[in-house]
Amino acid sequence: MAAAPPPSATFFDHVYAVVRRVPRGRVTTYGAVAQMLGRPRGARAVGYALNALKDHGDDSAYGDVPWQRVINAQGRISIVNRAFDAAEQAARLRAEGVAVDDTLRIDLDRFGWDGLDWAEVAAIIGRR
DNA sequence: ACAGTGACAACAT
DNA sequence: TATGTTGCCACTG
Repeated sequence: MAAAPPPSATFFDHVYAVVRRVPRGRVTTYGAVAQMLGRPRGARAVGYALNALKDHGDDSAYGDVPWQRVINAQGRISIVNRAFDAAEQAARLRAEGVAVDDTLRIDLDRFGWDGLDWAEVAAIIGRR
């Protein structure tokens, strides 16, 4: 398991580590992930990190990242402009029991993930 | 080292 | 409520 990247790991790697901890059937937001990693305003970087997963398509180490479980703060699938990917994200989520609205909206009160606690995050980013 | 870029978020109209 | 603008952060060339 590669859950705890070394301190030299980039922010992207930290993002992947956190997303891999999101339970099946649950979702979280870009902002929440960023905040867990100590970047309350780094939501955009989180989205960029997940986007970069495509560049590692062949690498299985990145293939197990459940990117579909990360949505925006409004509880919606945020890649609407890329209809193909949005549809796939919705399909993947429904496949694991998450109710996705016709407008690609999800009830965060029902499916939202609590997130990692202090110690879990420390193990990932290697800080305290 | 610098500017451009992007699966976000918050605020203003 | 809906649309537009501004601030953020980290990676790439």
